[in-house]
Amino acid sequence: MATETRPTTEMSPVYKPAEVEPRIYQRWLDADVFAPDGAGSRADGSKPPFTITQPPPNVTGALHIGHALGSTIQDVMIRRARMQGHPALFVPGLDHASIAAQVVLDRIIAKDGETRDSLGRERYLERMWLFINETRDVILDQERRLGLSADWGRLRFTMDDDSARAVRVAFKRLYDDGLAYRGKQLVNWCPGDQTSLSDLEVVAAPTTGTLWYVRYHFVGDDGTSDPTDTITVATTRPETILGDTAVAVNPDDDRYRHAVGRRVMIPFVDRIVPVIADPVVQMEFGTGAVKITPAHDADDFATGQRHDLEVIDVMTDAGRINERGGPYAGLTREEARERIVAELAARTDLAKAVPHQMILGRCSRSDHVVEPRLKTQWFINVKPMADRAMAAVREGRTKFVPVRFSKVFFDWMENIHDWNVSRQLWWGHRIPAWYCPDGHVTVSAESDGPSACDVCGRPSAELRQEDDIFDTWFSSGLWPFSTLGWPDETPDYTRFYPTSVLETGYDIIFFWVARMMMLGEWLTGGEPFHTVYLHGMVRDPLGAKMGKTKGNVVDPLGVITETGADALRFALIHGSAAGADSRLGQSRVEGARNFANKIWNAARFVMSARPDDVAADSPLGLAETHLLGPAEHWILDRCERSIVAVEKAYAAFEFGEAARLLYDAIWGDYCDSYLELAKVGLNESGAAGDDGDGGARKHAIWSTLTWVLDRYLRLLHPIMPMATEEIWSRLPHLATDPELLIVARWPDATDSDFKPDQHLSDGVAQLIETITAIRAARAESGIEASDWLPALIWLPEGAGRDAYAALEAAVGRLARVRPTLVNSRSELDAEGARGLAVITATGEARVLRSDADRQRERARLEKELRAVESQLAAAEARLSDHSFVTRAPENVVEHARRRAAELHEQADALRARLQET
RNA sequence: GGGCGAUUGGCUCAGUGGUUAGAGCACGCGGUUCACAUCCGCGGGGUCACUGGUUCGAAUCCAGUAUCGCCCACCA
Repeated sequence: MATETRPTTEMSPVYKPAEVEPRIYQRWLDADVFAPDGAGSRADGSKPPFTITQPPPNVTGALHIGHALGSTIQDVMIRRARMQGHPALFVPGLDHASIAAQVVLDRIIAKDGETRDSLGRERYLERMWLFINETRDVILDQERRLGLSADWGRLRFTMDDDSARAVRVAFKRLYDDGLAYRGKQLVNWCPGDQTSLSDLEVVAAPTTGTLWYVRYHFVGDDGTSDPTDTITVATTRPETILGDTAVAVNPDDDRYRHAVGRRVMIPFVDRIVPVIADPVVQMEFGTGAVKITPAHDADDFATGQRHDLEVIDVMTDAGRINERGGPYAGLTREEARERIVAELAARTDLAKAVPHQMILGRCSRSDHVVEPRLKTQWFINVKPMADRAMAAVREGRTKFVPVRFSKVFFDWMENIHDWNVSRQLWWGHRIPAWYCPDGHVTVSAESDGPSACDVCGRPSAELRQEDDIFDTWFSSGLWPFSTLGWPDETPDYTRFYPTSVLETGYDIIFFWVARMMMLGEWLTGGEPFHTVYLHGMVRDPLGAKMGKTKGNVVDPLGVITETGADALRFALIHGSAAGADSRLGQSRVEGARNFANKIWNAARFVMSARPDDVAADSPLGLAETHLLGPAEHWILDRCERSIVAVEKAYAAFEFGEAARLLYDAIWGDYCDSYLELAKVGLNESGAAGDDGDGGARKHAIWSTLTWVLDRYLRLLHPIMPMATEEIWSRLPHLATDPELLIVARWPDATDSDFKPDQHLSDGVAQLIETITAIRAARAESGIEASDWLPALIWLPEGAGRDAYAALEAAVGRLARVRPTLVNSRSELDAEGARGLAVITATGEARVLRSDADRQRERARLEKELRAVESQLAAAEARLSDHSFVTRAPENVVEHARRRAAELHEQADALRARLQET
């Protein structure tokens, strides 16, 4: 109920977001409106829940511009749903960001001369918890400053106890289902971060390397070799020679038929290995002979398995040559390569070296060259899960916005490889697998681990838990349901899962979206969300990616402080479309700030224009229809159309379009046109000569001003929540309205019984056209703005003429003339022969000016005539085209006819006038 | 190598078959109009990348080309 007293503080001429925004946000918190079941909630149970899944930001992070865009879009959706009466749930959260957080902490402890190893696992993790307890509120406060209406009472963290349990239960399920397995496989190893990586964390870097041609010497049965009897292999990685266990050629390669089955000597390590035949070898590449290093190359590993070759790992975790590398042990990969190439050259075993274009895998985080290494780790066979996730999209249970990303999704899903989830890091969920001295594996979902070995029954005391932790995306992948209580069937889980919309950036489709879909389908039996809305990247004004190193980042907090969160939100939304990158610069933000200020001032005027006999706390409501004039019909008509168009845009996830529609409607229709018309109406009503009902008319105009502004504020609230809330709090409300706009009803064309009269509305549009034409004629004729001239106006029978009487004063004021309506065209020239001619498609006028410059007037009219004639010619050409008239739809032809007739008349009028001038 | 996207006024972008292609910024002219100079009024500026096709009609649909950008990819 609107029982609260409206703010009586004066409205300053400039909108001050810094004063308004924190206060408004606090009001929302106090009113408990963010929770779907909070005290201030307006959901009445008649509508289904609406849930947003947001990507939880890094616990050590700060708000960056991409995050601001995503969060704003999420908030726009949740606010609209809330106003529509859905129980709207927006679970805020934080991600522990395993490796990213460790990198940050490592840097910090380095200042104290400490390292991960110097502290040890236990003390390191203690430091981490201390650290994130300091940082965790930073990002949350920043989200609040942005205005996010998230349910803070449901805040979740991927390292909290409930998430930890979800991780254990999920992994145990996957293990029991045979999808999670421990195996010795080649993994992507980052020697810098000293952990394995998933395929996604390896970025392909095109590089110009070298292809070295190396001679291997054949070895006879007696172990001797002939220096001239060699086979030349081509390699880009000479240092892996130390781990070679074969040389391979294609079985169809006649050049090497004799070589297959013979043996060669691997230099430096003096290992004798066979020459084998395998179809993997391409005859055209290099020499057609390739060295095989199963421990350091994926292809070679597969080849090795086929031929039962020995696997010799010659490297350490830090990327140095290990003791298997003979004389090179202890050197880095790079040093070893250099020395080996030099030594081969010295031995004349280096046949040649040519530059070679190749793709190098680099660690996405540290940029180190990734080393394929053989490790025993945990993997997840994701294929069966991928099949279900794909089914969800095929069946329409999950839709991508924009839809083209479903193709990207399918392409990846169809070619998916097993997911290596082991990380040799400390900050994260430790894999809940225990090993007994006999090598048995026990996976347990219990918080304190298994009581005994599943296989041999050894007691827990003898079991040792896996040291590795999970890939951080494993816990993130459970987010939509782990945050709602899964694996328990909690009330939240039952009520809000599956969630409605996942909103995130297209850059994490594979990392996160796909994994949530796979894990969600497999573990919960249903899709985790019905819609995936993907936003693009926010770039700088030149289109470059924003990056700290480039120094071109727009700091969202700086913008919030300077121009307000609403301005930032509007700027971000206004310039964005689903899946498309956008550019953000100063001018866009300023435009949004100006828009907020514009609305503020419009409201300021409306409040100051309240008629004296209207009580300050009177309720919102349109006056009776008979009291509404043409201008009221026009703006109410425009407003109704805006409501429909804006709602359509929101519903189609076209938030940028919604923002544009509102900008144009509020600035153009409401401020530029209606407010100006209303001013005149408010001034003249009640003045001498009106019909005696001036007070009621004034009241009617003011009711329309407040009514329409109220509609627009509701529609704009999701995008600019704080300014709209503040302004709305000062306006009259409906008796049924709550105290806060955030929970007020979403507008709907059925909110009032009023139906605008289209005829009157059209009439006003024509008068606005006439006003604009007079203004243009004045400006082009160089008439002083302060020069109020008499004007004759002629309008044909119809809408414009019918609306005229009520708006004569407004036409006069806006066109800066003293108008007189005449009854026929001939009167125009009889009285106004020397005036400026104003000729529109729907009317004509003369601005009377005795000293009009004839030359200038002729030039102006000629220019106009040329424009009209060229349009007329085009219109007539179309109409004389038989196939157009017979084949185009009726209404299009009819429209063209009417248009041609109008143009014809306008051209005639212009010609007639030119004759006279 | 495969895929996707973009190409519209000086800049940033709307506009997905039907009047005269729009807006903001920038630009020019005018303005102490009692909400707002974070403003108001008026104006200049575009062969909608190119070629061909479909259609009565194409910025819009189709094919191809060019340029730019992004994503994916185990070949030494």
